[in-house]
Amino acid sequence: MNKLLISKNQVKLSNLTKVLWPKKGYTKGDLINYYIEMYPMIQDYLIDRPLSLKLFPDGIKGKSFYRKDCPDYAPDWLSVIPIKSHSSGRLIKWITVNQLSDLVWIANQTAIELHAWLSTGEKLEYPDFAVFDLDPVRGMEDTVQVALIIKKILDELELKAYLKTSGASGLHIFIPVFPIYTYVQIRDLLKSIAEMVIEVKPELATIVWQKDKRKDKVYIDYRQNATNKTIPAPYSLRPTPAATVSTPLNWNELKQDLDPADFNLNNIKNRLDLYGDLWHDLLATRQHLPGFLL
DNA sequence: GTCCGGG
DNA sequence: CCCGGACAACGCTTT
DNA sequence: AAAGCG
Ligand SMILES: [Mn+2]
Ligand SMILES: [Mn+2]
Repeated sequence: MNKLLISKNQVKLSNLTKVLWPKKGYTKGDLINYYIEMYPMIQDYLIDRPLSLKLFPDGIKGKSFYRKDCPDYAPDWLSVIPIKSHSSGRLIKWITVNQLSDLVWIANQTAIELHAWLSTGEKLEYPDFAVFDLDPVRGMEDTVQVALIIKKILDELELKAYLKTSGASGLHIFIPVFPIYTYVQIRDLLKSIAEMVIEVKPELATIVWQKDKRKDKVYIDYRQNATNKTIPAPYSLRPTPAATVSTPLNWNELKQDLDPADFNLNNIKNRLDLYGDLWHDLLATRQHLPGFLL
């Protein structure tokens, strides 16, 4: 049993050689190392945000499960955000990451996927970014096209937007905002923008709720902008054979042949060396939403 | 990964 | 003792 | 009530 002391907090690390990504041979130790190295880049999207973790104790092929409520056996220093559910009244001690030791502890729990709220504990009702979650059915080409149309509309609205791969099959667009708008306001605005896209390309994109009525169109998921919902954090690993990473992209990287598998645990460091952290300034780029659309 | 309850 | 089950069978929006 | 989502 290895132990790690991180600013007074002792984290016990176990089974570091256990293989979690069989095809690539990446181990639990690689997982923990990855998040330690990525902490400077990922911290903005974890600190003081309620998190939902997807754990894979037996690797990406084994049984997995989600965890958001902090278990009793967690160390007493683990950071949590207690939130009472609006509908049921149940109190959930949401796990969060306010310090490196928190991240190392959840990594040792085999948290491959880190899903975070759009708002922080400080202002739970007011997100500091809005999110377009583009869910493809057919493939990446259509999704890229939809993303470019959204980008054009956002440019016209003079809203700066940030792009990343989801790490699975889709794309995420984050629009940083001043934390003064409610989830309802943000959701309504993004719905309007989605409707503009569909007006231009009705054969390409959809926002219909019923899955079987979406055909093979790209689902522009704006409904993700809601309390209690989460989105994979930038730089979150994914349980894919290639150990993909949800990776920030430059808008000029949006090409028809974009392949999410090209952005993974193996080459993300190299990419950071080349391009730096493309999302470094995201949270500092607070924006007001266009009043005429609210 | 860890706890718990039942064999 | 070991094994199987639970941990987001949650909470939220929309129809 | 139930679908759909992370
Ligand atoms: Mn998605
Ligand atoms: Mn979605």
